[in-house]
Amino acid sequence: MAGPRHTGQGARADRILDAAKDLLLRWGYRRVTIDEIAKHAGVGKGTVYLHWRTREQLFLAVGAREAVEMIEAVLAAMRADPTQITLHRYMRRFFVEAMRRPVLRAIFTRDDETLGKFLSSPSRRPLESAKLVASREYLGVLIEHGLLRAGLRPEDLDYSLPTIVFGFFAIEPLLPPGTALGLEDKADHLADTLRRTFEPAAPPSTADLATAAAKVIEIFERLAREYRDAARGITGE
Amino acid sequence: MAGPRHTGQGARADRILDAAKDLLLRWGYRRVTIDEIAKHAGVGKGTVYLHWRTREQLFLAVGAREAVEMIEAVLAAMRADPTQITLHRYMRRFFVEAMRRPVLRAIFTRDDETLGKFLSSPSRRPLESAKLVASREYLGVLIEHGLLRAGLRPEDLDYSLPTIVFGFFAIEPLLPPGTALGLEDKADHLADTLRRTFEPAAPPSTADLATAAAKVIEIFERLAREYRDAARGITGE
DNA sequence: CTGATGACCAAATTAGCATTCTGGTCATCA
DNA sequence: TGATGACCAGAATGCTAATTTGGTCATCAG
Repeated sequence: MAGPRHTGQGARADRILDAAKDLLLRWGYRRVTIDEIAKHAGVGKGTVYLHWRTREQLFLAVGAREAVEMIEAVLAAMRADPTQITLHRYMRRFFVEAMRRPVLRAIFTRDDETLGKFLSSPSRRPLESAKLVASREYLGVLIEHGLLRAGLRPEDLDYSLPTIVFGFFAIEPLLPPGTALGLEDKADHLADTLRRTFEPAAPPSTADLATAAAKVIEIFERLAREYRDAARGITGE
Repeated sequence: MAGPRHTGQGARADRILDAAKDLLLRWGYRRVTIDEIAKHAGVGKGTVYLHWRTREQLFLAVGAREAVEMIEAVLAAMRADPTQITLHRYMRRFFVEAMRRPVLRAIFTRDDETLGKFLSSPSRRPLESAKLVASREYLGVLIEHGLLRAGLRPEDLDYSLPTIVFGFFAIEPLLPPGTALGLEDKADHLADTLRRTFEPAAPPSTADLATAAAKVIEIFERLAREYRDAARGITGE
């Protein structure tokens, strides 16, 4: 349904989000004021508060909107090629897509310079990486179809999986500047680690992949909808 | 040689380090003054500067001394049981021993509250985690004796290995308070990840282990000496 | 003579206060 | 009826004076 919004309430919300995102990346969370956002979006300050209850909620929406973009990219890949649903391929793409989007990269790499105290704000909970990294349902489907090592339960991944993935994001700001390793190389290393640590030695059967893919895609579509709602803010109804 | 020092220059240096460590953990890097350290160590302020050139060097020595303790613990384990030299067992113990020592834990978990800007000080280079996590020589010995997957070269681990290990340390402050997982459990997960990612499926032969152990132990003994020197500060000779 | 000391100094940090700025509200208006 | 910007309280900032602290070195005890 929704699609890109060119007119009406939604379009205005998008313009505000565009302005907020632009200023966020140029000036950093701390320096961006609601006044400035309103000015850049061509609306009055009060109008911003017709869409989001607080400044924090607004920036939350900025992140959520970029998260939706990322999930859509992941979904597109999964629809085109069911092998993309395996854990290591999913997280590989997750890593690449997140790192390519400046707001998400700032969030995942914990870029204190541009995000400041937004990083530790409590209402960020819903955007929490855990949710994206390891939806229990997704992992359940993988297990059900033999796409994870025998004996693994979703809970078993609660600690290891996010910790490993977190490491690959969080190391970024600490990497020496002249690193030859490109984004795709890093993603390969992450994928390799996850495959060897959590997946079975034998490659999955095509049949297993096909049925699992349908379920996985549905799960991520639901996740995309949740994030879309989070980005929308206060709606008129 | 050296051993515990009960009298003389060394003993005084130790007393100063004890005081510095104690205050560091109680008050945090920022609040600890040289005056206070001297007072607690029962010496004059000038005396502190007979042992270390700057305040930073002194705290560096505090860290180095704890690093020596840790390496000694690792070495003791390796001497008692050669299987402890394998990558996953080494890093498992490394993780546990580092996390149990408050100063090292603060360094590795990047505890900004107690370490403040000490974390990003440039002269911390020698204590850099990379040095400890992945001595090239150590990895070379592992490869030479078939203790790592075929085809791996030391450089191949330059990115992945520190990144994975870093993740397990750096995630600590972000873990929800009521986590049931104990230190040993976390260490198990780390070890499992490293074993599956970097080590061969077949367990190593006892002969390989024995000869490799001798070399590995020598490498870590040298590392221990380096850190001991770093902890010593200015010596009279 | 030797090695330890603490008074001393410049530079950095903090405290206190006046001023400005900004998130959020709401009476007013198109 | 939906949008706006003047308005307000509290937070952030700038500024200056006063204090603290890393590091030195003339002095002194043994």
